[in-house]
Amino acid sequence: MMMQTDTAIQDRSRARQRLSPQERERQIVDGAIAFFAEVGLSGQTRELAQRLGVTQPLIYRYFPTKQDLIDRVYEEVFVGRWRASWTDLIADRSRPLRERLIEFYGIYARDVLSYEWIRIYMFAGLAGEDINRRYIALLEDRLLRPIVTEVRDAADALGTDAAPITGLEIEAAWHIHAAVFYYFVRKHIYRAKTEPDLDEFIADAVDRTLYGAIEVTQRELG
Amino acid sequence: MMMQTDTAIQDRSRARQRLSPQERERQIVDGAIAFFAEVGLSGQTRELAQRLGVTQPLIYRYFPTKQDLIDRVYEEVFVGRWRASWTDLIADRSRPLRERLIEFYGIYARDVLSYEWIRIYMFAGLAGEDINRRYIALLEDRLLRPIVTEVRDAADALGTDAAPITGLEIEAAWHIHAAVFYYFVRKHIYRAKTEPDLDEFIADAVDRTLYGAIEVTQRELG
DNA sequence: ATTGTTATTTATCATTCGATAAATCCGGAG
DNA sequence: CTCCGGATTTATCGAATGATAAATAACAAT
Repeated sequence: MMMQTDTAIQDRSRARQRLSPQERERQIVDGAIAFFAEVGLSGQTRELAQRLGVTQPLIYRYFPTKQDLIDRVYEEVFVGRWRASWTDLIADRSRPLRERLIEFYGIYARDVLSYEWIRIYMFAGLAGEDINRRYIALLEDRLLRPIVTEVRDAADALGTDAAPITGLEIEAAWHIHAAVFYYFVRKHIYRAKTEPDLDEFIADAVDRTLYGAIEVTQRELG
Repeated sequence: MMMQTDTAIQDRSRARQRLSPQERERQIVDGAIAFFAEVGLSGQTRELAQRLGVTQPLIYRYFPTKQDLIDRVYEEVFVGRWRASWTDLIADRSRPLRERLIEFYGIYARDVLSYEWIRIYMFAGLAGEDINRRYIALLEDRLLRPIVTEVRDAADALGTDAAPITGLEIEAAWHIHAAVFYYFVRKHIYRAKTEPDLDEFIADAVDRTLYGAIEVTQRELG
């Protein structure tokens, strides 16, 4: 089977290229995001280096350990992606709730639910990282509860002050979210065929899942 | 850091135990399912052996390679879990569709969406296995299309012969499925808090997601 | 052109990990 | 109780992998 040594694998056609530390670090982080998203966080530093066109020890000049690199990837991918304006968008009663949700999920799908994000997110969850629980807490606070509040309003039901939000109402907001999220799980994790028109899918998904949320709320709290 | 050799790690308090090949194989497979579900398919054979209370080479007497063991795990976990009767249950028009779906997902959640199943399923998906795509094809054929057919009927809409099932209708059936599936993703993969009463959750989830499916179908094909 | 800084590579170490061969010893047959 | 098949362990190999130290060379300053 004759393996070459890892140094021999390096692409010598492109000569040693000396970048500024900032540029090289940026390149390593970006490469690591793409690499780990594809093969998982157990991907090997040698293979990452090969894809970057540099040698493996160079990575260790910029990140003391592999875990430090992974932590940096987490930070780049997950931290600061949520926009505070999204919560305002959900709460903007000058427009129909349906319209707000469709716009929000259109943005969210493109800005957050990327190939890299959803795969690294799932890898992290399976690895037992607490990133996912923290992200869920953030979503519940800034997205799901606001949605429940708006659903109450749309259903002409009691306000969330008069009747506290129930667990099932939060779950109902998760249903809307799950419809969109699961679409990307099928697309980016299972690599299965999905409805090609994203905007049409989102509009339809919001339509169908929002209906039941409002209907059941009306029935129980109207 | 002084590592002991792996042989020294073995638990000697329990003497060498000689089982019949059938028993031992069963034990290894069951242990591998639990082990790989927890740590992923890249989990090490030495650690698996340690959990089983046997030595690592013993595993290789029963499975020539680690991949053979993984394939066996896939087979045990995924093959034959689907019951043909479930498709009949969905199509049984002597009962309200809502009731059928609630019963189905109650069974499906307990029989299929276990800790082991959903984690190994996700690990396999991320690893690029085609198991997931095959399973999705099975679901679409035996669950989603039957559900769409029943939703059409419940909405007094055109039959699936008169008007072929659209991509968005399949997606709508996915919404119902996603609501339940995502609940278990949050529970078993993110290890997040979820609604404690499973039956109540399922009934509510079916209620809310089915509403929109019927409503939109009625509007478009009624 | 020469030199100094330091980004990058070469060479290598210590473990880890899948896998194999040989030794050991449990438990049933006689 | 003795013996034998084979289940199980001991010992070990070779490649892979994270990490480190020393050598090299690209580029800027002079």
